[in-house]
Amino acid sequence: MVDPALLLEQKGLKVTPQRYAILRFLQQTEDHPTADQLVEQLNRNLPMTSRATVYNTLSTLRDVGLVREVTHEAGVLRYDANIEPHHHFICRVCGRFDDIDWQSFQSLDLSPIAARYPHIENIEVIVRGVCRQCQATGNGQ
Amino acid sequence: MVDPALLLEQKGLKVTPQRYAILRFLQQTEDHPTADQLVEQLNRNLPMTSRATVYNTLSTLRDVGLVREVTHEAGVLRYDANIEPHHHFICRVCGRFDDIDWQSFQSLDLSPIAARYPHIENIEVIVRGVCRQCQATGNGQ
DNA sequence: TCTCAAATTAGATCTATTCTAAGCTTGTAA
DNA sequence: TTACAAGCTTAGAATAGATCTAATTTGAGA
Repeated sequence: MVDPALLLEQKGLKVTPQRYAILRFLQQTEDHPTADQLVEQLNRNLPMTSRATVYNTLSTLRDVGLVREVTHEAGVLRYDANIEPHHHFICRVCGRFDDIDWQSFQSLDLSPIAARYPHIENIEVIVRGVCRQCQATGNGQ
Repeated sequence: MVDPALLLEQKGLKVTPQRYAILRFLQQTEDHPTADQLVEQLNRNLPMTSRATVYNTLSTLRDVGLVREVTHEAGVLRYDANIEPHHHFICRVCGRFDDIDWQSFQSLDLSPIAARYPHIENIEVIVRGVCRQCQATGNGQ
């Protein structure tokens, strides 16, 4: 886990308590929180970050490439500090949102679309289904 | 192209002019329009469909499986009457949104994640980049 | 310490979507 | 025909996530 302050400095951004806290939180969570969830989590113990700042900061971090927006659900943006290419699993029942390693789909062959799309920047596989937990508890139906 | 009226009947839905028009429009377009674009298009010549009905109808069609919601952009839902499994290309510059045939990524091998996710319902590859047109016109940078 | 651009803030605003409650259509049965 | 019910459509209000605005605060360099 890289020091958030270092990452911010490398991008030429001032290191503020709010930015530090937001980036660190995103680095540490396995989740893909929404802006609203971040506001709630960050202010749980020590309220010092306004809603506007969370939105501003997330846009800034996205613009410099320190976080990534994930847009696979209706109505909400989620944020991910894992900026390496990777894939996602989404549970239809509980909404759980997991990272899947890039290596898992290493076999993915782009040659069939290379002629039509010569300038590809990013590829992502989205797997939807029911997670083990939901299946075990029988919520998945 | 299957008759929209037939599809609606098969799902036990009343065939109304609004539903017919919405489903037919989605079948005929290559695009993935938003609800708002549908309102605008449908009422261009003969205004007879309210915004609420477009939203209601899209939800109904989605619930019975006649259309699919596409949620790969911040802030908007798009709709697709192509309900066969397929993939998507999204242009970073113009926002263009193309279908990619399922066959293009036939090689996709799920065995590496089968243990972790035994109940998979749907897979989709999202390819992002710059389309030929935007690259040609130099907008892509 | 002083200065000023940059960051933060509360609250207003915007926009896509959903809700509400009323009115309209259609089909069926008397 | 008429009456009724079920389902569909509707305008406009309400909601929720995100953005904007204008004022205040912060902090890094002179």
